[in-house]
Amino acid sequence: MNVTLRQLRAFTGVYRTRSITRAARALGITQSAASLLIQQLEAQLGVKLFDRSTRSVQPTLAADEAFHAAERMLSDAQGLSRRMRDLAQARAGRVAFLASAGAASALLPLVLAKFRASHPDIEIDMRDVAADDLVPRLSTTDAEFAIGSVEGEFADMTVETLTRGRLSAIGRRTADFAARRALTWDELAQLPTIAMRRESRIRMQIDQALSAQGKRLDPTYEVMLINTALAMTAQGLGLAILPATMLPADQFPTLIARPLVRPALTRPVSLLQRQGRTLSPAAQAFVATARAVLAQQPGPGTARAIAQK
Amino acid sequence: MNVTLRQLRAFTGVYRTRSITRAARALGITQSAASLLIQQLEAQLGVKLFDRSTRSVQPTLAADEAFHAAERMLSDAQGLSRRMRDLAQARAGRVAFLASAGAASALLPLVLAKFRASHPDIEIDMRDVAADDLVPRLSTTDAEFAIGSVEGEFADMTVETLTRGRLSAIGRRTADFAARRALTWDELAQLPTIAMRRESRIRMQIDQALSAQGKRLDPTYEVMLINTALAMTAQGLGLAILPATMLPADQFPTLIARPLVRPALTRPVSLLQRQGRTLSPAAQAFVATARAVLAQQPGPGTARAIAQK
DNA sequence: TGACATTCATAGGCAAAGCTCATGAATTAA
DNA sequence: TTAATTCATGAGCTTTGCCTATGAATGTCA
Repeated sequence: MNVTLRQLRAFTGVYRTRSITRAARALGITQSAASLLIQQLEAQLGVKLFDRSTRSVQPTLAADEAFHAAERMLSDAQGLSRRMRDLAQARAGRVAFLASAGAASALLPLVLAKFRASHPDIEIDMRDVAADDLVPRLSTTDAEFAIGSVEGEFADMTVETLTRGRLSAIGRRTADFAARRALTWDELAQLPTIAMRRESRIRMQIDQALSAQGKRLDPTYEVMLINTALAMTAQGLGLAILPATMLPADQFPTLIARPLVRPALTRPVSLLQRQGRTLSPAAQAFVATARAVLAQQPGPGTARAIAQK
Repeated sequence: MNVTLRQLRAFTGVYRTRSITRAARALGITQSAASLLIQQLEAQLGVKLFDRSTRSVQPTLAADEAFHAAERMLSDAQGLSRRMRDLAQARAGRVAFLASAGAASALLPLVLAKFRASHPDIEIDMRDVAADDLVPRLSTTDAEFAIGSVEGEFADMTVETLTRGRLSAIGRRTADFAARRALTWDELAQLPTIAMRRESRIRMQIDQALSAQGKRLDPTYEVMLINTALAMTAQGLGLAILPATMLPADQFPTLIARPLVRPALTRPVSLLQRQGRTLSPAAQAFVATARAVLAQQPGPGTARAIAQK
């Protein structure tokens, strides 16, 4: 057998109190049990630790030395337990995850704020990544999950759609525009529009869906960054064609989104996880927050209702 | 229950090998036992430590953190065991003891040299103390034992006489002096002599013993330090009246000792220990060496034989 | 000094922990 | 599909660990 922490606990107790009986009481065991633990430890280490008579328990020099090592181990043990407990309760730790630029811009700030409030001591490491890179990066880096507009199946990955953003026309809150419940793609043709460039995922989805219906989008402007499109819209240069989820309300209070219909298109905001890898408690807490926050976003169901009206 | 070192050993093994089976083999237990240990630890800490399928065992982030703490504790445990083993075998450690000036001067250097040779890594802390202080100091300081000319009984102390030094006349190795086997106290009266001062223990013993026989010592010189007496003798100023054990042969090669008889007096060289206090292994080794070395000193038995001749 | 109280050690007995063996389930390799 | 590997689980046995009771030693107080 080998030295046990039990023995060390008894040892430090006896060392401090200079009494087997008192140490036993403190440990919640009987005096005889404590006596045995000390004897075991002595046998184990091959050293006499206490000169004991029925009347006194005197630590030897060896005990003086052993005491420090023992205390350190015990405090390490306690520290380990506490630290793990904190991790388990998501009171400490770190969340590292990937976010595609789109998801990160409008939706995640909300989630981050809420999570920060409830878990102030968790370190957050959010890494912006191009949507195409989400899956490959997730398998190779230490990120625990990814959030972004991804659909489909991937090997060793689970994909869960948290919410869907309706492709919308985003414009200034004019009386005219605000009165509309929805716009059709056809109506857009007569209006100045700002869309993402053809290389982008969003644009490709749009072009594909429209061309299937013999239609096409002919934007007035084409930009690379979502923020650019929104800024231009705020300046009155036209309507931005984007998923409604990508409009940060607080950042652009003058803008509103109206769903585009015929056809109604949606882009998912999905959660990607590696299969067979449990999330850290901190990550689980974060994901829970994300689900809760995103569930409150207006879903595509409303969009369909409007489209049929 | 609580975390055990057993669990931590299994944990670090699995963490390193990323396999329960391999770790179990390394620990000399079965795979199922190792599996259980990991489960226990997880339950204990409230954290999942490995994502395990039948095919792979992946440490979680919590495991990464726990690993370092666990390793530290285990290496502490090993260090403690090793250190204690070294102490037990007197391969490491410290001997702190008291020595009266007399004992320290001639006898102990021999012991020290021999002990050093056989136990090179033991730290030696020898403290010179006046003979009268040996007992009180031994009860209050951390010295483990004392060596000196002490006789009698003391509370809580054991006294063991290691050897006895005959009170002798020490003089230069002249043909005349070397021819003598012994001298009587009466013969001294006609010779120049150097004795310790009346306040000293040695001198008090002499004066008492002689006056009991109606004799007295009338030294030419009286000094305080043994070394002074010997140095004066080496200069030919007279015969030093001292226990033979106090003549360091290597330091004064020209001097020899001849026992004084009628009456033959001896002074003990004793080992004092606190009762009920085991000596550290290092101290035990030192005491053993001291016994061995001092047993080889010419004892008082020879002196008696000569006196009767 | 003698009765008492306190403290440590030890023995017996029992409950629980810990291990092994056997088996099952999952997954990869051939 | 079969075989092989690996982890999990259950049954059963051994060992450990603890408690109770008791004994021995020692200090305390009358």
